[in-house]
Amino acid sequence: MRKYNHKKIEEKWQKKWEDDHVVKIDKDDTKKKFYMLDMFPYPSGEGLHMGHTESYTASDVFTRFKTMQGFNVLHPQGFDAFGLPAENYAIKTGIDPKTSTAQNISNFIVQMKSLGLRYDFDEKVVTYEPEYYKWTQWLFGKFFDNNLVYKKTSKINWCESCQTGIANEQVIGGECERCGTQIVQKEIPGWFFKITDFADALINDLDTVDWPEHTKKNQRNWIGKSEGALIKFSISNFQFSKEKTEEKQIKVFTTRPDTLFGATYMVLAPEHPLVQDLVIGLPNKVEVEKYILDSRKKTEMDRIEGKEKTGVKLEGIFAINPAIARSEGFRANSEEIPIFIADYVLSGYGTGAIMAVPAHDERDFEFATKFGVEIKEVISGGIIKERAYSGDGILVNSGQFDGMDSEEAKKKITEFVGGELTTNYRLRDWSMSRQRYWGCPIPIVYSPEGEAKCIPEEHLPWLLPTDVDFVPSGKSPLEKSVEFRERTEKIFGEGWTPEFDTMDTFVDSSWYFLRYPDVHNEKEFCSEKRKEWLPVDLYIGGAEHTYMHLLFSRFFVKAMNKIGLLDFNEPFLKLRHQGMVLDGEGKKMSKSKGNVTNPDEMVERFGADSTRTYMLFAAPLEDEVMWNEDNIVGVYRFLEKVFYQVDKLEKESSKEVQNSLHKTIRKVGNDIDELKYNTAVSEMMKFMNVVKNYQISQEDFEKFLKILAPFAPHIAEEIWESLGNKSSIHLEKWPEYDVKLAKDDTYVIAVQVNGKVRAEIEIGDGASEEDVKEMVFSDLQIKKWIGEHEVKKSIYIKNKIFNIVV
RNA sequence: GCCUGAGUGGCGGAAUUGGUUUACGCGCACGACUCAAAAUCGUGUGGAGAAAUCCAUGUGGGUUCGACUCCCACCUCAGGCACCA
Repeated sequence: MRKYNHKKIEEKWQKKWEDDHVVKIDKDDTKKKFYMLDMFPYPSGEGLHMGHTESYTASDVFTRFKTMQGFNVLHPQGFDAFGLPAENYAIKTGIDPKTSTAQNISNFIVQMKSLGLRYDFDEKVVTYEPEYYKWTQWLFGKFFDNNLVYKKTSKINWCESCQTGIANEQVIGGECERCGTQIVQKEIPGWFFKITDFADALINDLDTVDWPEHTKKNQRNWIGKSEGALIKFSISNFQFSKEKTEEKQIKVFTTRPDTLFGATYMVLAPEHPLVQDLVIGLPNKVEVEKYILDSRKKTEMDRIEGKEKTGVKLEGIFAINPAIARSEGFRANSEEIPIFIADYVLSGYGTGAIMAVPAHDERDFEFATKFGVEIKEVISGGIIKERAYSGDGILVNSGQFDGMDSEEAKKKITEFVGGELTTNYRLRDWSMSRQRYWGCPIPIVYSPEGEAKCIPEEHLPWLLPTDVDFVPSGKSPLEKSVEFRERTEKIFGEGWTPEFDTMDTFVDSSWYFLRYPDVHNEKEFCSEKRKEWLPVDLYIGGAEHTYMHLLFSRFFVKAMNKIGLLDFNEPFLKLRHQGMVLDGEGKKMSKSKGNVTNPDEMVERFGADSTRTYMLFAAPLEDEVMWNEDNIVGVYRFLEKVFYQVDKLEKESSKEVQNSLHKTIRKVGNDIDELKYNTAVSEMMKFMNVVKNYQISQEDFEKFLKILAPFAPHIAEEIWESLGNKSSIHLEKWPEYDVKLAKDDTYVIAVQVNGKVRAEIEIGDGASEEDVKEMVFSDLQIKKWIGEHEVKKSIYIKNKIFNIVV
């Protein structure tokens, strides 16, 4: 008897498939198309991790299944190859990011192949290759021409020493992760995509795609559409500023104009432009300025997490509550309310200023309690002493609006004070400039007068210069390139300078899926003919990309549609997430914890087939998987049983095996379609448990091998060959199941009395309700349970349950 | 603080979407094979109880002939975040 040597088998077939070009597809074939897409990985130095392994296996199984069903399946892979880690690595080691990244990519490819993932790497997309980023730049140009990109300054976390903006994630205890310098908030100029232009479409079109409901919900919340009003508050006693004596106003956005009479103070964000004016001559000027300075050191996350509300009052000046000012019957000067500066108000949302209604907003309530500001109830519903009432209700203490309901009052009060009803979005425009080296150069040059000009197509790709020094030295890396400056002057003339920022890597990944159908096209990002592959039919990837990548990609497609480059509105028709892969104790795998499992090691020990199959068996795709190495042996044993079954084939299959086989074919097909791989695998295990006890023919066994093949492609191929088949099992058609054979002759049904199971009886297929009833009522157990009671009612669910109510 | 999920045996999980809770796998126990061990194969395996039976899907209510599934309130855990006014 031959032994199941997974290593030998897998190496043999991986080589053979490649030599025979089994991985190649004809992109111009006229068969029905199916575009299956994975989120392409960032090629990190650590190699493929278990999360990749799970989602890529899931899509590989789906691809193989769809192919067997007769579809022409495009299932490409590529690399999101620009990014910070490579640059940080370069700073540390002096190794050029391109060299290290290319190295990582080849390692990833080896790993993917060893898992038996069927990708055609001649058709890959690599975002740092000029052949690719030429089109990233070209698209930027199109967006520029169509007014979808603009330049402005914005406040970001800034490291003075690295001369770069950094993400919250890279701020460790207020300091730069790289160099330990204190991070400050700084206004710097940068390029923005007008994603907010599409806010409504980004919400509405979610109704047209098959995505997990929670993902849609999250995106809607992220975009955060809210209806409200813009209301102006005047400032009184504003005599401190000598020159600017004209009337000052503070504009606020509120979703609750109905609570205007309850606004007992105002808050400005520390960055609010008016603050600079107001602070002049203030009695507590020093205190206020110190507060503003302190808040500049806080990252946005610090401001979110700050448990205790902080703030400072602008002594001696007041805002006028316009509603009270215009109403009769309020006590003198009650329209004057204090103004605070507090960092719980963000400059980026609304107008950067709020009217605070402590009686009806939790955060305002907390602040007012701490600073001793008046809390005035204007919506009945009752303030409970410890918290605000933030629901709608009937107005009180609101002059002539008393008795009105919130809904109506929102409009009426806004009108009354001359405000303006508007819609506000939480979503901000997409800041895409990065002061980094290892990214796609922004194809912009500046005239000697400082005017921005987009680089014409003939000069694309606008190459990333190579004569740079990565070590931070108070200058952004691209500024150090002599070639870059010379190139610019040579083409555009003396005094012209290039844009030194590169693009956010999310730009690269916002359109990569549009390139796969036509990766070698030098004339267009994708030909009209190849666009027939688009949009993506099924996209599998982590839920962590809900807000950025998935939203940005949707924006790109909508913008390109508007420009006329695409004729569809949504990039991904169907989306599913894979869960996180945790260690055996349910903890997140991380390098620092030292609990990272490497797929290579699993492949070495148990083989790709077992690793793949177990990965999918361990938990539903969308759930977290606890990677418990003790459990993989179950799958290994199962595959071994299949392997050794070859020696036990008979002329005919028994009835039991036939019945089980056809049920299994049906169930596995349905499960793959719904990406319920865990139950598909268990169904195949059940089948082998039946085979163990009954006889199976070669013909039936081969059918089983075909449904196993997408999961465990190597062992299936090996057995298939050993049975005398000459061509690959992966070119076979998916087997059909026979409805008659899949049907059961008898069913065991539960008999309940008052909903509790008291007996089981076996009935023949097709037994009528009358037959069943007769059997039930003649059952001794049941008779006992009914006893002297009167039978009030009985319920029969066909082939499942008979319930007697007494 | 806000948003989104998830709580079922010793463990990973299943449950035809309102119809027999614990499929499949791991582990464990016993048995067979073996000088022995490993591997393999059988049998058993939610808890309590001698049994009849009772109790079990995070907790407490509710709807229903019947609830892991639907509704309300709460608890715990995980993930995400840009305090969204």
